[in-house]
Amino acid sequence: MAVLNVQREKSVASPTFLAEADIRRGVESLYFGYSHLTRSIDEELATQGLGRAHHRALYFIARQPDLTVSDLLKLLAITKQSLGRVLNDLAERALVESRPGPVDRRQKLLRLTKAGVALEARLFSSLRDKMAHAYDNAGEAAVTGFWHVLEGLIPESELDRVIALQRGP
Amino acid sequence: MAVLNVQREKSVASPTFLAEADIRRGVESLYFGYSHLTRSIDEELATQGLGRAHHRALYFIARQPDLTVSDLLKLLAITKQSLGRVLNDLAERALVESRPGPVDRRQKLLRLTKAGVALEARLFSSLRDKMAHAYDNAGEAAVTGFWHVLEGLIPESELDRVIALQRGP
DNA sequence: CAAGATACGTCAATATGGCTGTCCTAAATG
DNA sequence: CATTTAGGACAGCCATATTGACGTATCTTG
Repeated sequence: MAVLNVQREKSVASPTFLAEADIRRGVESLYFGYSHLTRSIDEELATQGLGRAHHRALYFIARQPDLTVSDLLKLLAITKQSLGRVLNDLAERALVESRPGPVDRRQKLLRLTKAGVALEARLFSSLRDKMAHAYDNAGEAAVTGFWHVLEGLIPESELDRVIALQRGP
Repeated sequence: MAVLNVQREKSVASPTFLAEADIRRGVESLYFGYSHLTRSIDEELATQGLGRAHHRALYFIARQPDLTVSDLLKLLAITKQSLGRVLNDLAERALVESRPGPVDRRQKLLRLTKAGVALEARLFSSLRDKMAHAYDNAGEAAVTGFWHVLEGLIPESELDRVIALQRGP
């Protein structure tokens, strides 16, 4: 990143390695980075009459087809009432469908419909463009560092769930 | 991070370096990392009858004393009506005070009161603990990578504002 | 089998934090 | 003087979350 000068780079080499400035830089880059990434899909979502809450559900269902409602609740960490509304919206628009669990019929296994897959792909491509640009700019080594720091912010208990997502469905 | 196995580490060494899995890992770690960091102060905020919006204002006023309302608006990227409510709440609780700009008397220069400084410090210490843990876990090199990727998510136009914060007030 | 736990759904009420649109004053600037 | 700028205020709306209570179908277990 051309914009970062040597002095900024060096701050991490200070004796403590945990100077307040370093912490604040992390808090702020995390806040602004997260904000800009999420805002980048608001327009496309609005054209569908959907909000960010819908995207989060769509995203995780895309990521792990046949996800159950309770697993989705754990990922999103919201109440089932809040999720219920979101899932109803998505079902009404025929973006998500569900079927009873084959082994436990109380469960609802969630999947995207064809239209849901298409929408999620469109939204993901915006995220990908932004993220790919940031990855490119920073380089491979930076990317692994980025992952590791963020994963260190996630409590042990939840980290397993997050890693499970990445091992595939 | 002991929990990351070699296979996960290696994914970045794939030919394209921008495989979908790498992008999704970034999106997800960013989402979960951000969520957990911000949730970590909700309880303390609730004891003061404040929400996250109040904290964001408090944070940036702490970071750059004598910030003007319009500069704060640019950082937060919300409408002045929304910010107005938040600033009124903070003023009522005597956490923030303002004085007219010495050169342009239309401006309001915002500062934390003593109580505001104390509260922000308490909130910041929670953020610091979490962030310091993540930094420690990941190591120095990871931390600079973390910063660089996130800064690559911020549009050029805003990046200057963010860097200005870190150069000190 | 009966009892209890679990998965999911729903109703009602409430809070937070955004938004738009409109109108206002005071002060700076041309 | 006219315009622009910094800030504020009002009304109303929307999205997303919350809690608590309650209902039903299904699975599990003593």
